Amino acid sequence: MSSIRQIISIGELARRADCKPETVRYYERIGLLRDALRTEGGQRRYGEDAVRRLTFIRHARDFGFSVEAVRELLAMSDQPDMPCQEVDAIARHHLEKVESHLQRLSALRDELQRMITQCAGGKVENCRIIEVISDHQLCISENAHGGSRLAQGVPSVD
Amino acid sequence: MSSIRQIISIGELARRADCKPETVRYYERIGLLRDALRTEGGQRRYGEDAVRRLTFIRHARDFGFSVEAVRELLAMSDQPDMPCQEVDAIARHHLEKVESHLQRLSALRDELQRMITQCAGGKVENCRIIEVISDHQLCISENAHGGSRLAQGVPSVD
DNA sequence: CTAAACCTTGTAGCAACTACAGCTTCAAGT
DNA sequence: ACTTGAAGCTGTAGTTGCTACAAGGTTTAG
Repeated sequence: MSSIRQIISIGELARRADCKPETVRYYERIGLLRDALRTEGGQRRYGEDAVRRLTFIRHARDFGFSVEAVRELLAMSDQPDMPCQEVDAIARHHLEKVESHLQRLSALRDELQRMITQCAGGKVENCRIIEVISDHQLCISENAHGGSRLAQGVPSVD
Repeated sequence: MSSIRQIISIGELARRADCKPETVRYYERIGLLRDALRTEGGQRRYGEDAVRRLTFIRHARDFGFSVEAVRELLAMSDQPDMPCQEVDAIARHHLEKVESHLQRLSALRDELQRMITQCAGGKVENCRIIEVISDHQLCISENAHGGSRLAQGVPSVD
């Protein structure tokens, strides 16, 4: 817990947390990671604590937490004495979003599957996919989970 | 099908396709919508064809298709004689992405639910949420669906 | 005819990175 | 000890898909 040796380069750190050095520098710049110790030549050196912190950040980001949410989570975990109500609140809020995304995504999956089975190698003229997108019924299920503007909030899956 | 009267203003068009005038102008600029006819004073005027096209674009975007994918779909639907193999391919490719996102998101939902039930108002020190994020097992399921770099591709749910 | 509501262009901003360019430093081999 | 090549440095600009101004011009309803 206390024997932190700063021996890891930024590239090694990035590799261990499955991201890129640029991302590490970016996180430092925006204050998610503390300023690293430097070698005489000015290169960053990290310890295991940084690996843990960065891994936490990457996991939280992968989970879909925004950078600001991650910042809050980190601030909280930096003060282990505070009650975790807030952490709970963030998680609950997040769960709601995740569940509505899940609904929309699974509706989309069903449509795509329907598209693919129905588009049996004809011409575009008769292609159900274009049709399904044009007047898709998903709008109904979109409105079913709250009615407000969520059109922009869908995961991009290019 | 052929009686197109250019009577709709950009605001009206945007309202009908559930987006904003800025978005319409943006789509025009990047070439998803054709240049609109103008009034003497220089304002854009549209017909029902534009409503359909824009609605298609918005739906496709809501479905999670990238702008480039939408561009391809539009190009295809503009040539109804071509075989729809390509449309099919795009949809299949898309389906894969959607399914992996679904897996990740539902794993996340389970974790969040677990977090919330286990974080029963204690202190951050004992908070399972931080812990779960720190060394979550989702990494395993991440690797299960292909093993390649998908970490960046997760929906943001802030 | 006037005033509100709408439209115009152009530019800048947002998140969350990512990618350069042009240079310096480090580590490993000889 | 010296060289070489990979990796690191800073700073800036690009990415995607919009969104938000500012500073004016046009339309339309009363």
